[in-house]
Parts: sequence; structure tokens; C-alpha cells
Amino acid sequence: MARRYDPERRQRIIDAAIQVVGERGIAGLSHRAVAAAADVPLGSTTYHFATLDELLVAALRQINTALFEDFGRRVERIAPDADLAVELADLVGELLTDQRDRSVLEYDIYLTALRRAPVRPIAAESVDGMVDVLTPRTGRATAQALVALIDGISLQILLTGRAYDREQARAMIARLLG
Amino acid sequence: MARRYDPERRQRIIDAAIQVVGERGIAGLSHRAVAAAADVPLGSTTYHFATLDELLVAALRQINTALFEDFGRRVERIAPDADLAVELADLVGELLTDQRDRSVLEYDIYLTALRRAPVRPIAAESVDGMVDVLTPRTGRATAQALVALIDGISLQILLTGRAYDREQARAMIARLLG
DNA sequence: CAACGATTCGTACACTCGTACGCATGGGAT
DNA sequence: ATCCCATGCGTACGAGTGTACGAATCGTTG
Repeated sequence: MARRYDPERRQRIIDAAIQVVGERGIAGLSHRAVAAAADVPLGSTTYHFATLDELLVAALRQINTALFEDFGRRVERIAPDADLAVELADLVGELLTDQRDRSVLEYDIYLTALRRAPVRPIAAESVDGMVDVLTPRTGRATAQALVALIDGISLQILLTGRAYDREQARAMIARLLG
Repeated sequence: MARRYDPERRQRIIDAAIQVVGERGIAGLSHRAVAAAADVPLGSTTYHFATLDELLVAALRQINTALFEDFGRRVERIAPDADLAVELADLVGELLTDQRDRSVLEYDIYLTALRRAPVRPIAAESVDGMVDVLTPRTGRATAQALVALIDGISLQILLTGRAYDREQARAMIARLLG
């Protein structure tokens, strides 16, 4: 230890919290687990974040902004004349395999928001952020439906353990696009 | 107390567990909370369910079967010549308002399954059960997409606190039905 | 009616947790 | 150079938790 006067302490605690949430889920988040992961004493986490909810919110917000910055970049990279259904189906497939942990984490946030009011704005931001990214391409109503469909498909895959059927997803997305 | 030799003890414990889960969420389930709700001593719950996961699974399974028995009845009541999109949009609206707590509980199960393997089969059963109910009307692939869309829409509503837009939901379901 | 096994019940143990609090420390303002 | 206060640190407390276990109790079987 003996690492006193660390100007980035607060940020490192947030990063550690993200690591803990990623490994054990939101239910596994605790002051002590974060303190251990960040290699700081317990008192330090409670100093920077008076309550656990405060720390949770800070961590989730950071996760979230990183998430749809990334999602936004991916969607922007799609060529204007490309088949949107194909591209989105591919993107979802990628999220469900290469980025499986991240996807699980995202739905973990949803769950927590259902029951814990302080987390709800973050979950709402997440949904709205995705919708905003897609709206320029599809219009708002369709974008909302797309996000709903994609969330639902992802949940089905993650829960049933069934393999992702890219072609079926493409077909359904295409129908929704009209 | 002094209610010894209760042949339906086990069932009453499950019912109490359902009540606890409904009130506090799955995260709030504990042997003690269930024991209090069922008005039985702590040791009784641990006798009938050696581990907490065992009790959780028993409770969730009962919730689930009740759930899609109900859903199945509702779908069967839809007249063959009715507009399926309209009927489904209405049904979802009803679930999200009159049966809000039940819906929250259902998604609680989904998302718990993400992290806790023993719960996963139950969540998978739930998804598959819904799909089975809709398949005779729409075919399997469409039914899967419908369940995904409906799950996603419901999550959006429950998370953002936004009002349910029946007409928009109908339009999106109609598109998916092709 | 005796004995056995299935249940019931109370208690205890060994954790983990959130939070509070007092003291130590040293960077930066004066 | 000095003082102040944000920050760091360790510890303690009370509340919950899952689980284990032995003694009491009754239904049932022989």
C-alpha cells in the first residue's frame, strides 16, 4: 500500500468497480470487492462514494457511455447504400459472441433498473442512446422498434444458449424496416 | 406457531417464496424472509429446500407455469379472423398496466438467469413457452421474432417509464407479421 | 403398542456487508 | 513557514445472510 496522494484515485476506483461488475455482476458489487480490486483500503472507497449506489451509478454511467459511443461508431461505419438489415444482423452477431460479456453486463443493468430507482435513468439513457444512433437511418418509431427487437433477440440467445441464427435475424429486421 | 405436522408445508413455503419475490425481487429472497412470510420457523424452510437455489427454482417454476397458462388462454381467446396485431398490442398493454408487477417479475427471472445458471432453464422454458403459444398462429420463426419484439417493447416501457403507445406497438407488430 | 423415520423447531456458527468515525498525512494557500 | 482541510487509512459495529445440527414431536408401519 503506502500509495498516498493519488490524484486519480477516484477514477481508479470507478475502473475497479467496472471490473468487479463485469466479473461478478451488479449483485456482486461491494465496497470491499472494489477496494480489493483497486488495491486501496476500504475507507477510500467510502470516502469518494458516500453510498454504494453512488459508486454503482458512476460505474454504470461510464460503462454506458463507452457502450454506445462504440455502437454509434459501428453504425456510422455502415455505408449509406448497404443493406441495413444485413449489417445490423452482423453487428448483433458480433455483440453476442465476441462481446458476450459486455452484452450480459448491459442486460444486468436493465435488471437492476427494474428494481432500483437510482439506476433507472441510466438504463433509460442506454435505450434512448441506441435509438438516437439508429434514428437518422430509419426514423424514430422504427428505431425504437429495432432496438426492442434486437434486445429481445439478444435476450433469447443469451438465455436459451441457442446459437445465433444470423439469417433469421436478418429476415426479421428486414421486415421491421418495411 | 404450534402448527406442527402441516402436510402442505412445502407448498405453503413455495407460495410464501413467490410472495417474497414479488414484493422484493429475486435479490430479496432469503430463507428468513420466506420463513416469516409463511409463518414457519427458519429450520423448516431449510429442511424442505436444502439450498436457497433449490427454493428459488421451485418458486420460479411455479410462477412460470401459471404465467403462460394464462398467456396461452388469452391468445386462444383471440378469434381466428381478428387482427392479430391489434389483439397482441392490446394484450401487451394490459400486461404492462394491470399486471405490471407480474411483468417486472418475469423480466427479473430473465435477467437473473443471465448470471445464475440454475435459473437459466426456467427462463428458457418461459421464452419457448411463449413461442409455442404463438406458433400455431404465425409459424415458428415469426413467433420467435414476435416474442423478442414484445419483450423488447416491454423492457423499454418498464425501464424508461414512458407511456405505452398502443398504436405504435400495433404498427410494429403488424410489420413483423408481414 | 412399540419403534422407526419423517418432519418440526430453535439455536448457533461463521461469514459478508454497509456505514461510521477518529486519527494520520501532506499539498497548497496564505 | 505555517496552517487548514481535502484526502487517506484502519478499525469497529450492528445487521443480515446461508447453513448445520441436535433435540423434540408425531404419523405410520410392523
